Amino acid sequence: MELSKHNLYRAQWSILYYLANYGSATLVEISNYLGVEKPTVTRTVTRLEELGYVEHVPGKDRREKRMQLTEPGSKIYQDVRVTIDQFEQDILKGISEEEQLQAIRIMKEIRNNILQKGDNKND
Amino acid sequence: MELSKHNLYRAQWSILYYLANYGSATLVEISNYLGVEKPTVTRTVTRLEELGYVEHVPGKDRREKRMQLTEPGSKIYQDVRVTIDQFEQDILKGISEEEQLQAIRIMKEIRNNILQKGDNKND
DNA sequence: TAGTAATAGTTACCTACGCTAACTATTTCT
DNA sequence: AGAAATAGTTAGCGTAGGTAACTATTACTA
Repeated sequence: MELSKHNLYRAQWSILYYLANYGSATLVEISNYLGVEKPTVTRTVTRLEELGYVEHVPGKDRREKRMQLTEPGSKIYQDVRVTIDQFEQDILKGISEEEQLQAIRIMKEIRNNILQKGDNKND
Repeated sequence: MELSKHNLYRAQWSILYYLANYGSATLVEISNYLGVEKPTVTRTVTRLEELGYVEHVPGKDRREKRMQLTEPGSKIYQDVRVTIDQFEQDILKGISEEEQLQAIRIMKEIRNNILQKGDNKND
């Protein structure tokens, strides 16, 4: 899709997105945000490090690995952001602002329902 | 998610779904419907054959492989259908019929916009 | 009608990305 | 101080996407 233009994959993008919007995050934070197990995050973050898009920033708690975007990582994020914004504009053609807000509101309600269902810490 | 309760994976389900709603289909038809390459379809259909959920029905054109659900395949489809219907009811709790129709209409418009964008036979 | 095009599928191979189980290192709690 | 909890890693499994190169069959065309 749009991401492949930038040689980025979905899971990789979702982490760049999170870091761009939250500044920095530990692997566990990312894991919770994405709803994915820790080893999955470890692997993708490692890949992003190899690509030079994210870097480790040491903190007090030496167990955790707090990550942030690098300069190139921010650059890539901005580039993809533009591509995606353009894509969104295209696919929303002919849909009024009002309709968009309606749809977003409803989707948020559904999202809340889903989150409540999956609230069990385990399973 | 809901599919894992039935030991089914997303791509597998999408093919069962298509066959349940269209009766039978060739691999190329499935490939077009799902928007994935032929080898991907070959693999997943092979897996579904191993599981005994789909079977080959010979036709005139001996190049193509027309598939349909088996008895057990239909049974599984129905079972999953029930699980998913229940799930949908749950996550739509508190959203009026009117709102649902609105959202569906808007999503269909977006879908059409996306399909038009990707209309190029190649690329 | 013989020969070429196109079409349907397959095989082999690469990568991404979920998962679980079992582990180390560090911090927190008792 | 010692046990329990937390953060992350490693190894290994399976599904699922992709491309390149191939076979078999059908359709087109000169």
